[in-house]
Amino acid sequence: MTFTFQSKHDHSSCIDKALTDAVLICKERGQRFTKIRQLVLELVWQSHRPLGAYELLPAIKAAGFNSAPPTVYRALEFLQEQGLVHRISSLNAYIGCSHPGHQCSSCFLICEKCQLAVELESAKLATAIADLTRDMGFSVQREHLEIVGHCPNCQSSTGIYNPKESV
Amino acid sequence: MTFTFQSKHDHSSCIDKALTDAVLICKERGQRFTKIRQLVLELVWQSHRPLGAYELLPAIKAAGFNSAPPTVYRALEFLQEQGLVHRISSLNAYIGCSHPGHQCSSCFLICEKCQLAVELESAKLATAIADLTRDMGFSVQREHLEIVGHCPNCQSSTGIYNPKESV
DNA sequence: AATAAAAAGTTATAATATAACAATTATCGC
DNA sequence: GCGATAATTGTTATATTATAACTTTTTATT
Repeated sequence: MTFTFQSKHDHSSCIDKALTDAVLICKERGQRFTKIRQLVLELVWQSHRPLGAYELLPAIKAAGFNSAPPTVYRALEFLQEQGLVHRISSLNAYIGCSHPGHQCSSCFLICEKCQLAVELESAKLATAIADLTRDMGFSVQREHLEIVGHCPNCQSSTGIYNPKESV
Repeated sequence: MTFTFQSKHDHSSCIDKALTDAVLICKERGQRFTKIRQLVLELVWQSHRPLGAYELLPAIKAAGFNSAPPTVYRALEFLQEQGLVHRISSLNAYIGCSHPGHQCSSCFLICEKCQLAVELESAKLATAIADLTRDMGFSVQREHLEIVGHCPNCQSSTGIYNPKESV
């Protein structure tokens, strides 16, 4: 079961799937899934919270790599190019792609209390956007669809954010 | 006629409308539409291109105001709170709101060649998002819907961006 | 006019991201 | 395997975007 705020999901299977997909996608495309790229992908997948680039640096250092900013930005750039990671621009943060290889528009629901985010694909949303852009004669290159609010778990809670609780 | 990439629109009427709306909205809400806030609103409305905060500073200085960053960020913050300006987070840039006072979700089409952006309201899009979020039990606070691509004018052009040509 | 509140001025710095060049490592044709 | 080439990573420096914190000025209220 993929993460949907509600479910007590098996997070290790999220990570496993992400890594397996990444290996496959890179192989297919003749791209190198180097140690540091794998590490950064694992790090963004450590939770369903979008993480800032600088948040990843300590773990990169701990793993014995150079931890100057270009290290993480290069890995993130690569992972974004391969569609394995998304940048959440309203947060300046990065999150693993839940549907790597898919074409459909995807949209993020971001909880401003617990900070967790879910990536959704919606045919209806895709149609709405296709209609809108066709009407305007606009050709789409990429989309940033970010919806901020309160997830089901946080609608009655205090709103005090505690990262320790975030999965 | 509002700006839709296509039209040779009357831009001075865009600015006039934005200022008139702003005065009205601030008055209704008991908010002060100070000189510097008005200036910043005029500056973001000088074009349909989202502008960076630091791009506005020279004109603020020229107008005789302090031009340290907090000046422009405070004005932008105020204007965003009043729904008069939007932040385009994928560009770290700001643009005047085309539909101040409206509630409907709005979505930006951003041309990566000419840099111009159009704000659209779409009932269909709003419905798609409402459905999606209802299904997830997610309560929406705000949306960042940004679609990047090529506007009708730029689909056959070189893609060399010349700000002088942008209205 | 006295007071309080809001806004703007000012200085400093935080947070995010990239440029540029050097060193290293992997890949490919031989 | 070996050398040439390309790709990746290391390293240093800096650019860009945004905010914190405190002071001064202006506005609103009594």
